[in-house]
Amino acid sequence: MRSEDIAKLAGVSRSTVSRVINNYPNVPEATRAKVLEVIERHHYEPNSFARALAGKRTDTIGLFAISMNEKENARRIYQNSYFAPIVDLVVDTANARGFYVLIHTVYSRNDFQKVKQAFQQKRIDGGILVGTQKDIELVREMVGQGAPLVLIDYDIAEITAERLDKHHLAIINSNDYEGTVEAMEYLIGLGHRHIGIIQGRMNTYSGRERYMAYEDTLRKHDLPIVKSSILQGDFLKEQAYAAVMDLLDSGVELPTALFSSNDDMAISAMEAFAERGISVPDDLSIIGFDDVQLASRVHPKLTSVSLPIEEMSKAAVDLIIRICSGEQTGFSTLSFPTRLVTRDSCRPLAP
Amino acid sequence: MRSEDIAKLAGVSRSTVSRVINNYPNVPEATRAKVLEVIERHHYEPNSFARALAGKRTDTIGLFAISMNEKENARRIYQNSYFAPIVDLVVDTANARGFYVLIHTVYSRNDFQKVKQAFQQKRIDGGILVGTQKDIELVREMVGQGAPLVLIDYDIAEITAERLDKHHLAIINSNDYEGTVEAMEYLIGLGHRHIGIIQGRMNTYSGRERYMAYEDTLRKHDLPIVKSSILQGDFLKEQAYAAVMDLLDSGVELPTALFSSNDDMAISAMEAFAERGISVPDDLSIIGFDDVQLASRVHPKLTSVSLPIEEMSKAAVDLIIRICSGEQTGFSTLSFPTRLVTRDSCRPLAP
DNA sequence: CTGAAAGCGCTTACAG
DNA sequence: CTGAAAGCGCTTACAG
Repeated sequence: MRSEDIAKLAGVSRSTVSRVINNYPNVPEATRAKVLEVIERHHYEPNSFARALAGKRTDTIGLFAISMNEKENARRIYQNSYFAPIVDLVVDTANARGFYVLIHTVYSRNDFQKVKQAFQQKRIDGGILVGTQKDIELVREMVGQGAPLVLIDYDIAEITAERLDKHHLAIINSNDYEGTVEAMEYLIGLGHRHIGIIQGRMNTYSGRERYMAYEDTLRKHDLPIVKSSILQGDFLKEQAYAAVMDLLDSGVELPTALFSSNDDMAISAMEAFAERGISVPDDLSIIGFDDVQLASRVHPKLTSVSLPIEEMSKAAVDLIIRICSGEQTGFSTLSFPTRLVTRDSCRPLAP
Repeated sequence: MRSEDIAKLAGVSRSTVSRVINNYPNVPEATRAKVLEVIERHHYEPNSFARALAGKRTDTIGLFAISMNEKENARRIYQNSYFAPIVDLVVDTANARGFYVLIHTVYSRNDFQKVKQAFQQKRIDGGILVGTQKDIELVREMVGQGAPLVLIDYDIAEITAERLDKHHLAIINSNDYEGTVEAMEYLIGLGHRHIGIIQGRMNTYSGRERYMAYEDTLRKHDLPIVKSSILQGDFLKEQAYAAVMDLLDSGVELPTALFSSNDDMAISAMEAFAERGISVPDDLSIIGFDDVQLASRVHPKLTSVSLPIEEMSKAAVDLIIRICSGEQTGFSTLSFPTRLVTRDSCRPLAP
């Protein structure tokens, strides 16, 4: 069933059918009703490809999770506690707005080509890029090609460094720096002076922000930055676990508190400590970041910095839709506040 | 840049360009090389819509999670411990095979229309339907329309009941019945005689299978089916939690062991018991189903029936791709074995 | 207000 | 082996 068939049945031309489908104003109510009735009766659906070919939007947005160089573990992305809720919310929000979402994961440069192709082949109107790790050049290249894009967790300065036409672009972040400061101040307020960190991936915006805030807050209070208490976790549980074990094996003095750049690592660290008979929070306080679902279900319940993932994801969808429709023009930036959620994994330093 | 531009630059016609793009045999190597070189040099990508319009495949598959009548909680699907790994694996596998995946969640009949439209509008070559709850009529309707489809967790009998042309169809299941029997036998082997159940959603294939196996195994051993120990959980944590609390409040005799139709509910139940000072496994043994990530991280670690989600998801992708390409014709069915993973939440009944 | 026609960018018989 | 032409199913100036 094509628009031509509908036209015949309704006694009008394809042009008119198209006009009612696209809700053009210059169609008399009677004509519109007749056409609509025929469409309804035959469950007619315009072919989306033909529409797109003729210049209409595709009504689908892309969602791309960037996680380059980690081919080893293929199931990490969607079970990644940070990313899973984002796909959840993005899909739901987009669906509710009448959009489909096209998903592709990016583990390699080759996968990245598929993302660019999705744009070049006009499969999507616009895309959302979530960077758990990324190659900034590739992103710049896409921006340069004028692809409507919303970036989550990207460094604004890095993107804007180059002279690019950025009117199709928006960046969404959380205030990770401030969130980390709040977490650190909380720990310091509890009397801790030797505070360690499990670092995130430093080629990531949030990884860097969280680390900088950690150092800055320590400095501000004239507290020591102890090299042996800076653990490399790369945002990965396994790596955090190993780093904690190494720390314990090394025999150096332990910090009394640990700031972890995300919850996944914090939770692994707690498991490592538990295995070695070190009690959290009695022997050591620990604080996470992201406030993932699991945080409140582990024992002890993890104190964490909560991200407004829901608002961020919805904002991403709304932004990309508005950019695609032309309602939103000009580069824009949105930053969301974090919130410290106090639970059971921290306690005042015993005198 | 269109195929015509490439044609000009390569000194051939669009037909020939198309032939090399589609890897037709009747193109001399020299011509092919020349065209390919031009394509390469200009990063040309054929417009996917034009290709699709002209009769080619779209190289995208749909992934649809059916969860009707639960509009209340919009973030349930992708954080659903059962569904999250499926989207994970499906996306990864499809991407690796060169396919995009289009995702849509189905909460309402209206959403279901979008799924049908995705087929009618030719947005996808075929689709995978994962039913956590479903309306069988709608599925039958789609099958009737000849949509290439792989169904996960559907009752074969229900689908095949009607005289449908099913050559575009495949169904993938796990052996939930056998898995439940194994779990129940394990509990019985530990000496338990009063065994309760937290039921899943009974309009779901796996919900029914798991319940039937529960009853059948009890009967087989001449053990009592105690009405008050049959809790309605509907696969939802909140509901399971409430059901356990009601059970405790009612003051009736507690079972000594509980089979939970999924892990999410088992874990909530453990939380409820913990709050009331009932120790798992000392006072009560509990066993789950699905073996989700969380199962091994809660305390005590949950004994559970593991599903080969990875194999199932990969098989679903491979099947749908083969159905779309015409390699696989005729209705097919795949059933995957489960495996009991023994951990710390069950113990022998004290004499 | 509305239809005929051109165009979107491909593929595929068809003819040579 | 290869090109001209028709066709896929829409939309949108254009003319009336």
